[in-house]
Amino acid sequence: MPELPEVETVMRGLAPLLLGRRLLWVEARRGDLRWPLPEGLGPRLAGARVTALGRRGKYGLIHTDRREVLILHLGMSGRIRLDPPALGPHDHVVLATETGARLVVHDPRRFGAIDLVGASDLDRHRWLAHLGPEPLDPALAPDHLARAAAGRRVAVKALLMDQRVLAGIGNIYASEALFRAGIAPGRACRRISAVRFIRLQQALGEVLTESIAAGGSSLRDHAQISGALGDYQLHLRVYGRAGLPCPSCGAPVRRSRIGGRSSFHCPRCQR
DNA sequence: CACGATACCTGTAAGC
DNA sequence: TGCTTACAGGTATCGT
Repeated sequence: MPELPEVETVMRGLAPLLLGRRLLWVEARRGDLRWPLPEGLGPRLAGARVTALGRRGKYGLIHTDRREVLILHLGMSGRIRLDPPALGPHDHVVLATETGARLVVHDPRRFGAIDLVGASDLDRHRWLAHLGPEPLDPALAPDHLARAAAGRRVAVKALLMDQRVLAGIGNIYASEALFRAGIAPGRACRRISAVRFIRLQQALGEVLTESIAAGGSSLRDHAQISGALGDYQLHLRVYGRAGLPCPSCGAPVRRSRIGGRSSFHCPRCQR
């Protein structure tokens, strides 16, 4: 499920359930996701009050009054289930709140990860320390991408998905932003002008903002805590639409493989 | 250093 | 119907 807009949607959905509330107990039902769960997760969180919720790139952040932060990454298949009627084999962590809600971290592929760290160490955490800036930060320089791309030989789509360049862009929104900017995903960065990169960065901001407003994209999973589906997938113009007509010119959308990931683009509109 | 390939894990859908 | 294969929203790590 989760790129930046989906993680943002999840954290917003968690706010009314968690913000200002105490956690009664937390249970890890297995010792690891992608990596081992932190030592003493349950005891360290039991009784703690949630003071803030946030997001950095694709990582969700839950701050507590014990000056610790739960870092949550949903990987490819992770999601949060609210009050499921029963727990299954892929329900790995359960958080129970003082109001009786049970939040379940569900992740069949277990590419996700969880850690719990001191708040003062957050920026130095190995998952966060090397992340690039937030694409929706109003203070982001309009030519950030253009500068990061200068002289690079990588395909522009691979650059967009490099979390050290910008945090939170994944396979869907990289394809969508490139379509809007009219840039072919396989084009080498150094063969794209600064002006076009500025346009790409703008397109990226638009796509992300629109998706968040729609509750994210629900491809295989629910994006929202409430169980409601985000419906930005209905607005996707090229992602997952191989062979279907380009919404702009009607030419069939082409699927290719860049950096090992499926890419979608219109060969006529994107150069 | 920059980049591509591979590995991790399970479920689902397509192909034969 | 059943078996096999390819692929899925991510990221760390290992080659070249």
